Parts: sequence; structure tokens; C-alpha cells
Amino acid sequence: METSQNAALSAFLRRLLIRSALTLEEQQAILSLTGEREPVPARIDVVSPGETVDTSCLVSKGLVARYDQMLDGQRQVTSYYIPGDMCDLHSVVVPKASWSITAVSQSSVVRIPHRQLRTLCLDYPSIALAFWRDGTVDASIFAKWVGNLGRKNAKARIAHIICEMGTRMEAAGLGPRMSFEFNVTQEQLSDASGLTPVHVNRTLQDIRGDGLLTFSKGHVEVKNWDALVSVAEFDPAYLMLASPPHRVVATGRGLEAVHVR
Amino acid sequence: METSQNAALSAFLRRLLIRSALTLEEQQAILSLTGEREPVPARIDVVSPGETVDTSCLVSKGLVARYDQMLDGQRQVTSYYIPGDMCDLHSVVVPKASWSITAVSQSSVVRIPHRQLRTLCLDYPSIALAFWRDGTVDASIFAKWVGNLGRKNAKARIAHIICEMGTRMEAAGLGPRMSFEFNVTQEQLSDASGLTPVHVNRTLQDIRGDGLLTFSKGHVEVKNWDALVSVAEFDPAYLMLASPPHRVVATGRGLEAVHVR
DNA sequence: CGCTTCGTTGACGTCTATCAATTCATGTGG
DNA sequence: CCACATGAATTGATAGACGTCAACGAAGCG
Repeated sequence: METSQNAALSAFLRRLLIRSALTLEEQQAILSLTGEREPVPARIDVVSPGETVDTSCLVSKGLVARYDQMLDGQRQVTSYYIPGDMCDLHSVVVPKASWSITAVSQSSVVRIPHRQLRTLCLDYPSIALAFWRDGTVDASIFAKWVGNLGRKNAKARIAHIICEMGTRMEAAGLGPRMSFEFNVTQEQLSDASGLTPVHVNRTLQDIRGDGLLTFSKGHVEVKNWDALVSVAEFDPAYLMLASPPHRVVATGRGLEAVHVR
Repeated sequence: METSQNAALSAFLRRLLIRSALTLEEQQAILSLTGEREPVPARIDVVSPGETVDTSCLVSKGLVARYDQMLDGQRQVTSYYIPGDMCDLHSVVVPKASWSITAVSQSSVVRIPHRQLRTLCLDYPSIALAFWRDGTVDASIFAKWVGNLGRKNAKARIAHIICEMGTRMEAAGLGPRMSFEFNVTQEQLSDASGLTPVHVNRTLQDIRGDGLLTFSKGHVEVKNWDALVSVAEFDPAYLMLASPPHRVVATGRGLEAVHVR
């Protein structure tokens, strides 16, 4: 599976380069990471709470989610991960998880040993900062979801999730935001939106009735992006896709963060 | 205000040392950071959305919150920061904020230039990793809040916030979890719990009626910690206070891990 | 003393949950 | 090709949690 591993690493590198400027040497170092590719059936956990891992999982296919489980079995998804995302890169610095990571649909992950990632961090400080920056984006997404769940109604919540996934899919080169694969059942979507499956169903019908989008068999067709954005109050700034990539460099006068095109 | 600056830096260092092992030299490097101490009146923003900052704010007094604002003015707090917390350490790698940071009560912050923090990261890779680890804890808190808001009722949400703040206060040496200052009004608490002020009021009465705690004038008195934990389904694992501090040791070279309390 | 902020209460409305079927799509085996 | 099982989507009826609106009381403060 050499080639799909490389494809996944390239996707990961592309993701990093959106926000972090890396030298060719640093890029090469990332591309030379290795790990075992492992198919994961839908609904199977990749990481379980309390588990201490020594690898980070790079999503190479499918859709993966991080979630919390309540005592009565209810789940709350806190974030989705698409191909090119390293769904627990942070485990490099915090190897013990207190949450679950699961494959939403049939997926594949590449498990990259922490040892390799740590070596990269120590050899290339800019890579360490790029990883930290990547984690900051994840945190920003979590924070935005807090706002969605705390302050928005069912329609806006679901609309926001669709907006986010469309935007991220497009940024990752996985299809246009107007028409993309989002392989979740309505029940799984209820775990992300903090609603019940029944209410998700009704809300989707409602959204469809408004002519915003259709969602069927894991495929999203957005009919009216602007209206969807408006309903969701979606502002993509939190995804940090727009600014030029950062790099911390040594200049004559010291260290500066610069924008690199 | 030399002394209070130093006190804040010591608190920050203590926070880092809970989860990251640092050598004495690294510790010294952190303690020699400098910045301007600045009082912030209650309800005044420290960082605004869209702003690009060149300092990170270390909370030295009071209570600070990160929040998102909806178009209709509703707010959702995503996290609280107490003295010793660096409320936007991540701005070192992502200087442009898409959220607000505000003083909840009368507070003070020390603004530490990114330039100094970046120098530390490049000179001491372990500090970069410690900062990343710190950000990972923040992200873990966000994620937990997603679960609270998405899947818990009013009583559990408020109970969970109290449990978290009590645990963090105690860990930071700011008072026992059974009795601590939490200087928020019921209205501000509604911004954190995703409820209305009226419902917060009723829920607090309900919680008090259950004999779990009293909350008045910014002071929390927990009457029955275990019951509170049970109502909240609070599991402190996500705060990452329990495991021994981590250190990444370069393979071959023998840097020993230092455990300092 | 009057102003302002905060906490409190009551009545009522609505959004979402709950419970229980039913339909629909897909796949499997006889 | 049909019978059957399974998971997903859909629908209806009802209940409950929380929101909304409006008012009032308490406490701090110039």
C-alpha cells in the first residue's frame, strides 16, 4: 500500500502548507514519514478513552469523528476528520486520550509512530510549530462548535455543519463545496448536532423545503450556498484557510513571524 | 509591578510543569519573560475578532473568558481562564483571532511579546512542545464543553462548569474546590452554559435545593462534591492533571526528565 | 436618595425530545 | 423471483425542557 500511504502524506502536507510555510527539506521530511495503513470499518473505534497510544492516525480515506460518550450512551461528536487530517496529532504531546475516535463510514487510517513525529519536531522547530498551529485550528473548530450547540437552533446547527464540511472538503481538494460526499446517516448527524435522529430528519426536510440543499445517501447537494451560509451564520475565518501561511524565521534583528506566499 | 509579573509567570510555569517536565534552564528561561501588566475592567475585551496580535495574554488576576458572538448579539463562552493561564498562547502560531477574549470580572493580564515566546520555542524545543501540550489541554476543554452543551440538561451543564472550575482552581492553588471564587453573574453564567439568565437562575435554585452547592456574589460553596460530580457526569481526565509530566527526549542523547511540583 | 445592576418570580409559548409505528431501500437465501 | 431480515428514513401524537416577556425586589454606589 505504498502509494496510498504517500497519497495520504501528500494530503497531510498540503493541509499543513495551507497555514504553515515549510522549506523543501522540511516538506521532504514529512513525506518520508512511514506508518501502517489500516482499513477501519464503519462505526469501529480507532482510539478509545483512557487508551495511551504511540502512534498518530492520519486519515487516508473515509470520514472519522472524535466524540464523547455520556453515561447513558448518548454520543456527542466534537469534530470530523477528512482525508489528509491527522485526527490525533496532539497525541504526540498528550498520548493518553480521554475521548473516542471512530470511523463514521468505511475508512482507512495510517498509523504514524510518535517516535518519528517527535524526531521531526526536534530536528525541525518549524515543523513543531506547524503541528502546534494545526492543533490550534482543531481547537478553533471545537470552540466554534461550542457556539453552535450553545446558541443556535436545529436548522442553523445542521446548516453550519454542512457549511464547514463543504468548505473543508473543497480546501482539501475533495470536491466542490456545492456537491460533496458526507457519508453520515441521519442518526450520526444527530450525534454531531446535539439533536435526536427524529428531529434531524424533520430539520433536514425543513432545510430542503427552503431550497437550501438536499442530502441523501451520504451526498450533499447545496442548492443555495449564500442562503445556507446566512442560515448557519457561517464565517469561515475560524478554519484559518484564508491568511497566507506563517513561518517563524531568524532575521537580522531577531525572530519574526512572516507571511510567505 | 515587577513582583506581580513574577507571580504571574511563576503561576504560568507551575501550570506548565503540571503536564510538562522542563529542565531548570528551561524554567529559568520562562521566568525571565517580560511583559506589560495591564488592568482590565470587567466586561472589557482583551482581544477582538479579526484582530492580529503580537503578544499573548497571561492572566494574572481575575477571570477571563473566550467567547463567540452571534449576529443577534447572543454570546457563547467557550472557555474560562484563571490566573496562571495564558489565554491566547496559541496566538504565537496563529496571531489572528476569530473570537473575543474578555475580562469577566475585574482582572489583570500581562502581555508577553510573541517575539520572546518564539525565541523560547526555537531555543528550547521542549518548551515549544510544552506550549503545544498546553494548547492541547485547552482544546480538550473545548471538546468537553461541546459534549456538555450538546447532550446535557441545564442542571448538568451548570454542575459541570462548577466542577471544572473548582478542580482547576484547586490545581492552580487558588483555593479548595469546595469553596472558591467564581466571579460571574448569573447572566454571564448563562453565556457559558448556553441557557437564558432566567433559566440559570431557576436551575441554580434547583441545584441549591438539592443540597449540592450555593452560589452567591461570585462565591461557590460546594456542599456535596460527589453528588455534584454525579449530576455533572464530571470526569476530570480531560483536564490532564493526573498523569506525570511529559518530556520528549531526543533518541541517543540522554536528557533526563525533571519532575517539579 | 435615586440610579443601575443583579437576582427573582409568574405566566405563557415554542422548540425539541420521546414513543411508537410505518415505509423504504438493500441485501440474502431459498 | 419471492420471502425475509436489517438498517435507515419518515411520520404522528404527545410531553417536557427551556425560552420569552414582563414585572418586582434587593443591593451597591455616587
